[in-house]
Amino acid sequence: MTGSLHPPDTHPFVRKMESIALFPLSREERAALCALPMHVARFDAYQDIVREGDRPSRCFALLEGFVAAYKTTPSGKRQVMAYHVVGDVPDLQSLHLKVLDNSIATVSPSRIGFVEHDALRVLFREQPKLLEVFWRSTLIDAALVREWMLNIGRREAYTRLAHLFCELITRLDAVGLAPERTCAMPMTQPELADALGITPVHVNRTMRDLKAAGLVTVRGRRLTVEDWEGLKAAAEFDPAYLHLRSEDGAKLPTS
Amino acid sequence: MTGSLHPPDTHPFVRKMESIALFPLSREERAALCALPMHVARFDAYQDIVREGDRPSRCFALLEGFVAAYKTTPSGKRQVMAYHVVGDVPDLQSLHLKVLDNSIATVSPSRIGFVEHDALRVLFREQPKLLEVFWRSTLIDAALVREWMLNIGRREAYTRLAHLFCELITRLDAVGLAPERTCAMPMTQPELADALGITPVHVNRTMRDLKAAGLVTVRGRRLTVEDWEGLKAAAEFDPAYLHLRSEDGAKLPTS
DNA sequence: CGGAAATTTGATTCAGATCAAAATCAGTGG
DNA sequence: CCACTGATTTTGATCTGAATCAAATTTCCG
Repeated sequence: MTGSLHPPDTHPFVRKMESIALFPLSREERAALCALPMHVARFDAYQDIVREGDRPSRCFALLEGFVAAYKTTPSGKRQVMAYHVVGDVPDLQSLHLKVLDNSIATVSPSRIGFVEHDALRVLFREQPKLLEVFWRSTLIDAALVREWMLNIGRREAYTRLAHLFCELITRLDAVGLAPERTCAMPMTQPELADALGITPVHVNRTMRDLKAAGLVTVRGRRLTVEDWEGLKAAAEFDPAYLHLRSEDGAKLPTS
Repeated sequence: MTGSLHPPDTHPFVRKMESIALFPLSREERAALCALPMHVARFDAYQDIVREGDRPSRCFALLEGFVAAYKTTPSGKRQVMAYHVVGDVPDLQSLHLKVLDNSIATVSPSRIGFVEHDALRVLFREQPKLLEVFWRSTLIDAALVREWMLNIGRREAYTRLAHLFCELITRLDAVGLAPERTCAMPMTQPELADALGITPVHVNRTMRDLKAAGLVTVRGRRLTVEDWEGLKAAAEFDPAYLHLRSEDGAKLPTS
């Protein structure tokens, strides 16, 4: 609504899909993506965009900001399943699952573009190869959740937090938002606690340990990796599960 | 290879897809599913069918038995991401993700039907609506992992185990394998430990508590629910995340 | 400058881990 | 049918990573 129109190649949504596709998008495909009718809205931080139990008739793309997919226990405990970065379509699943099984909330002020399911169905009819890209996108999201589950189920807090930082940096780098291994990190410590399956107090202590080890620094909602190799080692981080194509493995070299 | 040919309506694979589809399958669609060229093989318990890092050119359907999708930490800790029941296609994701990000192993002796990716692509070209069913199937798998993650991240051992039992019974019931709320449960306690993110010793103690509470009994690889309402309550179990259609919510009534 | 939120630190407790050993069970072959 | 063997399951004793409770600090904004 406000702000500039994105030329096709910098439209965050298109950019993301290009980063996911296993083949280069044709001009027509890119144009079709850009032409998707999208209703743009802004959200403050900590607002639910969709809620568990909703039966949405549209999806949304994250154009700016951060959102978290989460579920809660009847007793009110909260578990973040995944963070989503610019370009993601966090509730794409709603296209084939009638009722949402998780909520999605903003973590920082965000710009959201809503797209009707019907518009996507038309898109897929017109550009069948894009369907594969979107399907692939949901599969990658699932892969992230699986790695996260290994993290929560089988690693101790220190490793978990390191792993989360590695993932954030790598994913943001893939869309150009983590130059020099530094990135926005709007999550508060209680937020991180919900993502890691631990308590806020323990997040604080774990963070202190990561800083003390010289791996990262955090100042003013911004994360900076001071020792990438050390952080990766502490995190047991192997980016294969992110299913990024080619270069990103190389872009963050091993030595 | 041995055994009877399944008539279309009892072929476990077709049955599963019918249980997932949001619309009744046409005769042609069912026939096309049955006609999928499938290479059938048998596996003993505790065999890897596919391994993390593989680049498969085929998927497999579970025709008989149980399999577990899992990942491991470099230090050898193992986390089961999901159990799969008869009719599932546990590595359907490999259709669009080149390299597998988890391994899948048998939990009990199993019969497996391998299907070439190309055969699926042909199927989808011929029967486009089946593509949606398969996509939906991968989305449901993802939903199960999310619920499992809430389980592991935010519930204590007792609740976790109860939840796992509820899920097993409900899913097996959906394919006719849990009459009277009793079902095969071939997982050993160390296996369950890997699924719940706890230790085998603690599984044993937690199981003892569930039995002592009169909720379940286990004898000879078979789980029997003695108090379904009690178990559901202990588990905070709400089957919505399974995305079963209609009746199954009703089939296991609340009172 | 003031007030609310977020971070940090300390003291104590607990769910679950770890270590170790017994008891039970399931096959297997004689 | 039983004795033997290895795999499970069960029980006990002890330890620890993370939770809980509580109280400062610091940071962020209007």
